[in-house]
Amino acid sequence: MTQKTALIWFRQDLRLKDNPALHYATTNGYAVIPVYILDDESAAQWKMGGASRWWLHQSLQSVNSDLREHMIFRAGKADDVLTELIKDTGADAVFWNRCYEPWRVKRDKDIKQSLKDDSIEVETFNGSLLWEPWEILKDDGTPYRVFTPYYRKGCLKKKEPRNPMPRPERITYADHGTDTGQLGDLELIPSIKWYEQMETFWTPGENGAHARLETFLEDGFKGYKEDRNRPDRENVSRISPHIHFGEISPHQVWETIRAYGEINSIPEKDVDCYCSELGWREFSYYLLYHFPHITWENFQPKFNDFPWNAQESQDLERWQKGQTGIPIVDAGMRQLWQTGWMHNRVRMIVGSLLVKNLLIHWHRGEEWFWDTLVDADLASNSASWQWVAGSGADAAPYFRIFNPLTQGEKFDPEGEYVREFVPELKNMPKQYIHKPWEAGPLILKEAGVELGKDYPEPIVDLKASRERALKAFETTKKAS
DNA sequence: TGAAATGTTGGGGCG
DNA sequence: ACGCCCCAACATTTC
Repeated sequence: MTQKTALIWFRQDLRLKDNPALHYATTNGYAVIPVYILDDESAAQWKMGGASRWWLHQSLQSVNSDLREHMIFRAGKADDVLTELIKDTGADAVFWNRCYEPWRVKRDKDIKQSLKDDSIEVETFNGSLLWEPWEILKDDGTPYRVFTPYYRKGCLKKKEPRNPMPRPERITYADHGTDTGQLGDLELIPSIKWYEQMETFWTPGENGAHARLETFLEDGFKGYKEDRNRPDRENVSRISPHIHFGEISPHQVWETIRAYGEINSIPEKDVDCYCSELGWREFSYYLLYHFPHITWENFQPKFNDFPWNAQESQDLERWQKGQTGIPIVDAGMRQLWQTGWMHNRVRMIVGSLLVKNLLIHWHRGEEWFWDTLVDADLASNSASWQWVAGSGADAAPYFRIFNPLTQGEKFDPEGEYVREFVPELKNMPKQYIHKPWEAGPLILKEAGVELGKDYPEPIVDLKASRERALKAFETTKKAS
């Protein structure tokens, strides 16, 4: 009797541990054919951005090495590629872990149906969410729209997340005689080597993911609830790109966090706070599943007539390049450009400036983050930009406008974060590091800064632009 | 997962 | 000892 073979379609689950599709195949006696398909065509508008592609390349390299170089690499429409691979390899089954982007939900549903029509066995699994979106509903049967009741009443009261699954003890690879293709054929790495600095910050791949989490547990977990807001400290886990590509699952993170907290007597508030951040990720996916239009349409239609600024000035470009003249904002935007990542507190600050002080549409921020973040994630990115803009579910009220000075002085009190990413200000005394335009000529001279030459004048008057934003946001009140 | 304006309280200086 | 003022610190309200 010949052994049955299964294509394991890898997507955002680039790991061997706690991989439900792979686990199912190996524990049920299938010989395995791992495959990755780069399907830019189906992704359309949400084709992966540049920073994500760099990460993906590294991550695929890592998982392929763990799979003893058995991964098949293909580019093209997933349904065409799978059909061809089934023909070429003679596979009996296709297994994968589910994704939740609207374009994937639709595509995968069609693929599943057509495979079944062709008498191919298909199984799909949950490898990336602690709670399936369709399992969590209010008593009246409709989806939650506010985070706290969603998380507390909907998720936590429902059930504890499942335990992670072990790495397969043994993987039998099918002898299929089909060309595997090359990772390099996917052309994920750009010709201009802008990513060289990112290589020093990150270790993509399953091992790198676990190492990163371990570092956080030891150095940053205690005191997380307070210091998670401090971009000048190492109190956040930076696990987001690893989770996005599925190098580690939220189930593994959840379990590891709680077990470590228990054993090492980490204060409960720190443990619960970290878990609730995983909860925010779940909430974003939940919203994306139930309201797939949130990627582009205002979740709250009363924002549809909002008077956004037309794109005639250089404001957007100055924001993107970290040349707004507001130090905490420029530090964040440059951290993003250099490392593919930005501290969460600073994401809120730069977002608020773009959308409220500059009155630029949240789409522009969403697009820029999509291209530059290594953790770019359709669910989190869409939900978070709408949250900042005020148009989202459980969003910041329209009048909640961050003052980047106050935020900078509160969360980067010594100015160390600014000094790291805005080196032209590194000699400014800390009293003026967040507001160089208030420093006298002597102080500026001593710090070696000429405003407008070494470092820009502020892009907007914060007080006046705040007033302007409040007036603009009045229109949404009338529209409701 | 705000900021600014406004209101309240209470200690200390001082006549 | 007392009233008065100032003002920091905190609380509440408003946007």
